[in-house]
Amino acid sequence: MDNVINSNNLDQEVAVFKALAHPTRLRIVQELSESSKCVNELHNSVGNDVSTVSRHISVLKNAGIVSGNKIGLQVFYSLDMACVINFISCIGDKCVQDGEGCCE
Amino acid sequence: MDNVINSNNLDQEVAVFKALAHPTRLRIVQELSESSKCVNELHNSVGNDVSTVSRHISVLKNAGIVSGNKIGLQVFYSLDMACVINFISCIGDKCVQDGEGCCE
DNA sequence: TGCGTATTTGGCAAAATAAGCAAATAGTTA
DNA sequence: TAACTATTTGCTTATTTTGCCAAATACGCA
Repeated sequence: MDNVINSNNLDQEVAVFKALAHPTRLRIVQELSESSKCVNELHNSVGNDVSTVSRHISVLKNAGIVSGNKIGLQVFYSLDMACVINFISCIGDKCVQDGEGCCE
Repeated sequence: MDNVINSNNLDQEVAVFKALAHPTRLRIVQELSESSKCVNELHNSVGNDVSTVSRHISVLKNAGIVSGNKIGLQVFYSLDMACVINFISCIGDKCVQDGEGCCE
């Protein structure tokens, strides 16, 4: 391969960024960074219709960011890609130029 | 504030993720992580129409991810938010659950 | 001033996303 | 089995995003 960065992970990388590029989905990720939650709980905290929340979760799931664990009637979702949280705080910190800053 | 994560940086965070949620823009970021480049150079490597590339760059610029430096006729863009690169490699590494993995 | 090159912007058509309602599915309990 | 709760999926409409062409702008140079 020419370059580790230019590998064909592009599609997966884009899928991850697309999944996170929505306020509701970002809030869901933030909720899940605290603890696992079921769809209904997330629906209550983010405010949208349950079906809408369910769809948002499935976008996150397809991107490999969260995964679900069914217990009885409920599906408890948890954050698989924890580094998302590091990156989000990096955004607020205005990461420094040389890459040695807020992300590590 | 309730929570550092639930702060009203949401809009900025979403803007950053939206900006990165496109294959062409991601490639531009990867090119710029190697060195500053002008619009025409980026146009040659990513393949789209120059006007399209220019628009993609402006999305990245508005999100605070890159910035431009005009020298003569050319505008040389460079990566401001270097932590993006860390995060992208984290995606490929399948970041571990506890957040102590590939991102640091 | 006039020409050539680099970049940005206006406008439009096509494609992708998003939201909610209604209905379907899955599992629990009487 | 029937009623009930939690979640997902089908469908439609509205909004946003993309890509390109053409035109505008910006700058350098003869």
